[in-house]
Amino acid sequence: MLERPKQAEHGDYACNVALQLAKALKRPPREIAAQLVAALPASPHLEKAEAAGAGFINFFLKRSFKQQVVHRILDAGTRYGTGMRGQGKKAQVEFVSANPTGPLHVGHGRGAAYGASLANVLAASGFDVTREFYVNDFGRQMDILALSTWLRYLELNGVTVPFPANGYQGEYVRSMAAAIRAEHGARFRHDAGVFMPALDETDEELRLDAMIETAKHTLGGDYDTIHRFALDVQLSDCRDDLAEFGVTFDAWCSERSLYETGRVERALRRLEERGHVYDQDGAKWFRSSRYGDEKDRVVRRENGLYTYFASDIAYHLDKFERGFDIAIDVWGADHHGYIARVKGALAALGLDPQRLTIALVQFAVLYRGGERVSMSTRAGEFVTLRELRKEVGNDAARFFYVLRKSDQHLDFDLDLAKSQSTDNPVYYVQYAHARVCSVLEQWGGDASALARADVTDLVSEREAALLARLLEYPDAVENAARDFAPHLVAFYLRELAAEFHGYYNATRLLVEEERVKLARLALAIAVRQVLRNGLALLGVSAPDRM
RNA sequence: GCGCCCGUAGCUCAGAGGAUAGAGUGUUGGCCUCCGAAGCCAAAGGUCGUGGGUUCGACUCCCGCCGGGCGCGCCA
Repeated sequence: MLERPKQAEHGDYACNVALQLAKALKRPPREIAAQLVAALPASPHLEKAEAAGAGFINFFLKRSFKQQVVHRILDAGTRYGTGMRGQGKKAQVEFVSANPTGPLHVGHGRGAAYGASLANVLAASGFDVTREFYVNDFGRQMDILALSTWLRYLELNGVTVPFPANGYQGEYVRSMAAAIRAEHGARFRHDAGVFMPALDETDEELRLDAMIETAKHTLGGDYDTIHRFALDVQLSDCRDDLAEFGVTFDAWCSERSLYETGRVERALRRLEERGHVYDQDGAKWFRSSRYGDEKDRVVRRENGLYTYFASDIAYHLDKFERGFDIAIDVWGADHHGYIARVKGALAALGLDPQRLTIALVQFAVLYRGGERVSMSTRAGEFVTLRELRKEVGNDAARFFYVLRKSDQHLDFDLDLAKSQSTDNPVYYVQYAHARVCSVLEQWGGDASALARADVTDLVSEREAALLARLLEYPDAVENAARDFAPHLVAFYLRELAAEFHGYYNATRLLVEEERVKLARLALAIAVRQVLRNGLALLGVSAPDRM
C-alpha cells in the first residue's frame, strides 16, 4: 500500500504541480487546472493517483498532454529534433585530438564515433556546429616519430643504430622510411657514429631525448623535412581513415600554428597581465590552484620550452575568440585530471568556464572469442581503427561505439559486431528499415496517395504505441543534445525498431480496405523516416534491402 | 593518501525526483500454405553494492563505508 502524503494535503501538491506545469508549458494555470479536473475522472489510475499524491497527477498529465498532440506524428518523421535547444548558438565540438604519430586505434575510434554523433545531435537540435580536429603536431611525440622514421631510414641504407624500445615500432614507420628513401635516396644517410654520445645515456627516456637532439643537430634543415613528411603522411592517413568512417571535420587546428602565429605567447601574456602567472625555479607557473586545481601548473619550463598546457590555454582562448558560444572537448578519460586547469585558465582569462564542456570518453576494450585483445601504440601491436572497420564494418563499429554511455567502459565484442544475426543490434534496426522498404515495394502504389492517409484510421493499441514512440523522437534527440549523450539515440532506435517489428508481426499492412492500408503505410513510412534520420545522426547507413 | 568515473536480472547495459525499476543477451516453451523468421509472442530471472540523511515520494540528490577502473610530470 502506498502511503498518503504526510505533511500536506493532496490539494496543496496538486495546486503546486499545476502551477509548475503551467510555467513549464507556458500556459495559464487556470487552463492546466481545468485539464487536471477533466483528465482525472477518466483515469483508471485515479485511485492510485490519489494514493500516490500529486506526482502521479503530474506524470499522468504530461502523458495525456502528449496524446493530444499525436496528430503531429506523421510529419515528425521528417523532422530532426525540434531545433529549440540550440537556438542557433555556435557550438564547437573538438574530438580525436591526437598525436599524428601512427594509425588511429580503437580508442580513437570511440572518440571519433562519439564526437561525430554528438556533433550531429547538436546540429539536429539547432546548434550551429563546427567539428574540429586538434592536431598535436608540436611536441616530443612528433619528434620521436621523426627520429624513429630516420632510424628506419638509416637501417634501409645499411646503417644500424639500436632502435629504442620507446620509439615507434610500427610497420608504418618502415613504410615511411622506404618512401623517403625512394624520393631522396641516400641524402639523409649519416654514420652510426653520430649517435655515440647519445647512446651512452642509461636512462631510457633521456637517451631518447639525446637521440632526438642528435638527429636535429646532424640533419639540420633535413630534420624538418623528415618531420614534416612523417606528419603529412600520418595526418592524411588519419583523415582518410576517419572519412571512410563517416567522420569529417570542418576545421583542423594545428598546435604548431598556435606558436607560429604568436597566440601562445599572447594568451600567456594576457594571463600574466591579470596576475595569474609567477616565476619559480626558473619556470613560469599558472596559478591554477586559485581556480580549484590541486596545484599550480607549469606553462613554460626551465628550459624555455612551453608545455602542452600552454598551447592548450591559447587554443581554448582562441575558440571563444572565434565566437563559439559553447565548446565541447572530447577527451580520453585518462585526461580527467586536466579539466580543472583548463577551466581554471578560462576563468583566469575572464571567460565563463561553464561554456566549456569536457566530455570524457572511457576506454574501449576489444574482445575476440571471449578474450581481451591487448593494444599498445608504441609496441605497434595495437588494433587499429582501420582493422576494426574492416573486420566488423563501419555501420557496426559506429553503432557499437555509441551503444554505451560515453563515460562507461566499453567492452567491444568483435564476434557480436560481426555476426549478421539476431543478437546484433545494428542489423536489428537496419532490418526494420529494410522491411518497410520491402513492403512499400510490394505495395507498388503512388506515394502521393499517402497524403490521404488519416491517422484516425490507426486504432489498435500497437498503432497507438508506435505513434507514441515516434513522437518521442524529437525528445530523444533533444535529450541526447542536452546530456551530450548520443547513446540515447541508439537506444531510442532500438526501441522504435522493436515496436515496429512487433507491430509488423501482429498486423498485416497491405490489407484490402484502402483507408486502413494507406494509414498503415503512412505509419510505416513515418517509422522508416525516423529510423533513417536517427541512423544518419549516428553515421550508420539505412539500407533498403539487406 | 587526494581527485574523477563506475557498482541495477546469470552476462552486457538503459533509466530529467514520480505508475508495479526496463532493454538486449542467455535459459525454457510457442509462432512461417499469409507483406522478409536478420523477425515475433510468452515464461522465468532484482535486498538497484552497503548504512544513514533530505523529500509527500530516492535507482536518481547529500554524507559515510565496501568493491572496481582511471588520474595525480617542468609528458602530450
